Amino acid sequence: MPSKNKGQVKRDEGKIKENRNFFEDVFEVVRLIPKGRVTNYGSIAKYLGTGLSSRMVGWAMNASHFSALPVPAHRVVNRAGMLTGRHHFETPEKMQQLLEEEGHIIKDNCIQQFSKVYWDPEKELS
DNA sequence: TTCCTGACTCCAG
DNA sequence: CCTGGAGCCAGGA
Repeated sequence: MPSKNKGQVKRDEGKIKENRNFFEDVFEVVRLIPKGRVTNYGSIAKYLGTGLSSRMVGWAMNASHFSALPVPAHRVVNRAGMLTGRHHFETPEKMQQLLEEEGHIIKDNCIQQFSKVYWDPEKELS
């Protein structure tokens, strides 16, 4: 198909194959996050390849509910340590509750001392 | 098929 | 310092 489909073809080839691996890889990395530690979307995306956006990591988290194995999605927050995804849990308080049970201090939806509990996959899984 | 939205992040003003 | 816009990829209407 001529010019019109060009962009789309390129997009399809670029993803689908990697897409499945991408989701599974995200789940796997998230499961490797130690209890009491947290990381952010961007780091995971970067660890898996900068070609993918951090938005996709969030999208993968949304799909994590369909995963057979448990995925500690509450250990993934945005770069500022803010619990931006709490509304996607069973209850908005669930994410904060889980984190507090692991020893974190949450204030105004932000993890205090975020830099101290931050877990960098690129660094830890090197 | 096109348009819109989203659990993000970076950069400019 | 804070705010807004653009880039990003995938999925749903």
